[in-house]
Amino acid sequence: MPYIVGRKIKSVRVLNHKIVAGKGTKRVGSIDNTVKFTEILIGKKIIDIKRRAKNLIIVLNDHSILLVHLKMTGQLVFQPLPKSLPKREGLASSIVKGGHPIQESENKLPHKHTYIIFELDSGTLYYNDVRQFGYVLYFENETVLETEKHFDGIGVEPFDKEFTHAYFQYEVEKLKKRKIKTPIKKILLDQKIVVGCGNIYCDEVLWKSGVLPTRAISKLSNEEIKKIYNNIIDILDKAINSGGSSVANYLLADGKRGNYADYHNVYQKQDTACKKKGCPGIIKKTTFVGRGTHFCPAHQK
DNA sequence: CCTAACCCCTGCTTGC
DNA sequence: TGCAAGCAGGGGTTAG
Repeated sequence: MPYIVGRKIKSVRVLNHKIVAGKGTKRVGSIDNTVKFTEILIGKKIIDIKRRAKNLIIVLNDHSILLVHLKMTGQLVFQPLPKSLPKREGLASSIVKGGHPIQESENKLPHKHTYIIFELDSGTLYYNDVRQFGYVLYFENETVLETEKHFDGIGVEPFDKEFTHAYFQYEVEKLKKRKIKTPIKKILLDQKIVVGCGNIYCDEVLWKSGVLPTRAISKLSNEEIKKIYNNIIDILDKAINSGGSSVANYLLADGKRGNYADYHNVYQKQDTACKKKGCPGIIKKTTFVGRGTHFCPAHQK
C-alpha cells in the first residue's frame, strides 16, 4: 500500500500552476511560483503519509510537507517503473507496444488532465484532476500547518477513539440549543462534529438511520442520534474497505476503481424501489443544502 | 456570530 | 446531428 514511502523525488513537473498556488484555500499564493515549488522538492525523500479529514499529508525527510486535497476529481496515481524484461523478449515487446498499446487510452499517463508529475526513484506519481478543484501545497513543516490554521474548526476523525457515542450525543445536544432549525444533513456535511461524511455518505447514513435529511436536529430523538452515530462508522468503514465509491474520478493509488457504489442504497437511486426490507417507498431526489439529496419518503421520517 | 449565495472547473446529460 | 444550457460537488470566500 505505501507505494511511495521511502522513495526519493528526482524531479517535479508542474503543468498547471493553479494546483500548487493555493488559490481557493487558506493558503492563497503562499507558493505561487511553480519553479520554486518544483525546485524545493528535488532530492527530498518521502518518509510518511498521513491523513487528516479529506486531506493527505505527505511528509518529507526534512519534515516539510505536501498537503494534498483531491476534492472530487483529483487523483494521485503511482506507476512503478516497468520491470526490466528478459533479453529475448525485450525487443519483441517494444514492437508490440508500438502498435497495440497495453493499456486503455484513458489509463495512459500522463494525459490531458495530468497537472503534476513527480518522478520518483522507483516510478512516477501523477496528480490528475479534471475539474482542477484540488491542490497540492507545500509547507515548511507541520507547525506551519497549525499556525496557518489549516485544520481549524474541523471535527474528530470517525475512527478515532475520541469519536464516541457520548461525544456525538453531547455535540448534537449543544447544537440543538443554538441551531434549532438546522437540518441534520447540513450538520453532517459541514465536518464540524465529525469529518468524513461527504454528500454520498450523508445520504447513505441518513437512509439507513431512517431520518430525513431535512429533519431539524432539535427534533432528533436519542435513539435516532445513536443510529446516526453507529451508521457513520459502519458506512464509512464499509466504503473504505471496498475502495470508495469511484462515482466521478476517484481512484485507488494504483489506478484501480473502488466499488462501494455497488452497495449504495440511495445515492443516485432516484425513482427506484427503496432497498429497505418491506419498505414500499420510491427513492426521491431533490436539491437540498446546495447538494443533490436522495431519500426514501416512506421510511425516513 | 450566523447563513445563503457564489466561485472554482470540465465532462456528461438533457432539451430543442 | 449540433449546440447551448444545466448539473455535478468540497470547501473557501464574500455579502448581508
